Amino acid sequence: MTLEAQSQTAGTWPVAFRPYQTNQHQSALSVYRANSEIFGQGEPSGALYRVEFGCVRIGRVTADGRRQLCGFSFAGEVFGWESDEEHRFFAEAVGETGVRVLRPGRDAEASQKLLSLVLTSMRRIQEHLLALGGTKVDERFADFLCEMAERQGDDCLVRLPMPRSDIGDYLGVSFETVSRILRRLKERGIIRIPDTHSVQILDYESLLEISRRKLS
Amino acid sequence: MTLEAQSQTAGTWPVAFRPYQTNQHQSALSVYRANSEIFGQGEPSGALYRVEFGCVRIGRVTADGRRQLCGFSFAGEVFGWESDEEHRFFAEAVGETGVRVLRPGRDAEASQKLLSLVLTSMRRIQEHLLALGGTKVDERFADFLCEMAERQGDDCLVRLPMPRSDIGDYLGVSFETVSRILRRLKERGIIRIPDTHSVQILDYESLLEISRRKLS
DNA sequence: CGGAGGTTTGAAGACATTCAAGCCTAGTGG
DNA sequence: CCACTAGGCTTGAATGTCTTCAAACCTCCG
Repeated sequence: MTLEAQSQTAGTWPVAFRPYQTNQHQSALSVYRANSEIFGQGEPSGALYRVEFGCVRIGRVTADGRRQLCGFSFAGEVFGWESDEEHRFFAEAVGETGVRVLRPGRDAEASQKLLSLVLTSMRRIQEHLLALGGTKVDERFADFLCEMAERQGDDCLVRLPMPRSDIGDYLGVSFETVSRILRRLKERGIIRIPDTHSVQILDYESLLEISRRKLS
Repeated sequence: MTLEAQSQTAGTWPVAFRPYQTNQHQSALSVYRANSEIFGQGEPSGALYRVEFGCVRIGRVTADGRRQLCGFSFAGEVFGWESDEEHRFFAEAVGETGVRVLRPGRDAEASQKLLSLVLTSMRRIQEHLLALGGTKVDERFADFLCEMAERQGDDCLVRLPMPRSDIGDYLGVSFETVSRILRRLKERGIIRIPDTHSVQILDYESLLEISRRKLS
């Protein structure tokens, strides 16, 4: 599928996967095929990236070979922050994904914008951390699903473009357990699973209840 | 104990708990007694805080009353970031703790500094997230201990001013389990426990090995 | 049609939580 | 100065949950 073809079919995509409209200082669009690396652990950092369409997973591989994902980025979102000279995480395309390199200015206004972007990013990580702190795995998954619903702007149908193993590595849970959680939620009548990569939320309230998203 | 007395005894404190030397734009020093609230969930945000001495725990209480700590701040460290108008987390003094309010400027230089501070903070949260993603609780604790050793600048003796329940809530683990982990590590000859709030690291390498801190 | 990769499901075992009891220590009041 | 108390810490036993290993399924693609 060429880049042109992508653009033409854009209108039929769910919100979160639609090519992102930009207005200025465009650098070239890079299209990565499924499961290809955007940057790797240990590579020099510096640039920021914005997802134009598709989905990116960000994570780390530990010394013993296990993987921990610390986030997904969808169309319109920015990733690649590092406080270090080297990337401490890898970034890979989940499915076919378009990415643009950003070159932020160094003036006060640009710094402000950057700061705001980082804070948003940090907020997401903090919420993820909260979820991982929960003892029950259903909590973690419920939280994940709510987050995805929010980000995709649709309380009913959520698209999960990533494989179960990605969700597992994101939630710190085996992929078999992800599968079992889905079954449990389905049997409780909280979700429906039209196909492997879609979840229909039937009872958003219960989902919120299961997650730890509510404050005291 | 008055503020003056604090300063006089400063020299005998471990590095991380020593009053922090500052140079400019001092606002008044607030001293909080043990377990008192610095700010609460839902309160209006805006200010930044720097710890002068002592230790602050930052976390959230969920709707069902459970608690998740997402970080500790020690002398010299800054906390209170929010992407929102309201504090989404609470901050409490662990022991007696001195805190100063910061009023960052809005110029480019200040923004740069701020950005760098936020990135440091984010990095810490990311590492914490990595730790929570691990399945084994010994991993989580080993990671915590390594982090504390790094931040206190001492590979041998680590001070843990917070109670076991704080460590548990930080690691997403029951406080009884924290106690058991400590025993296991002691029995394996990796640590010694001179007193309840100190841990002596006998085998830092093993600790690193147990944690997920090493990259692939 | 056949194969490969991802997904679901089952059974056994490992691990953490929970509940309950005892311990230790610092702080209090006699 | 010492006994006493309260809170935090440790330890044990039972229960429940998640992981691991294994096998079967399903679906997309060659």
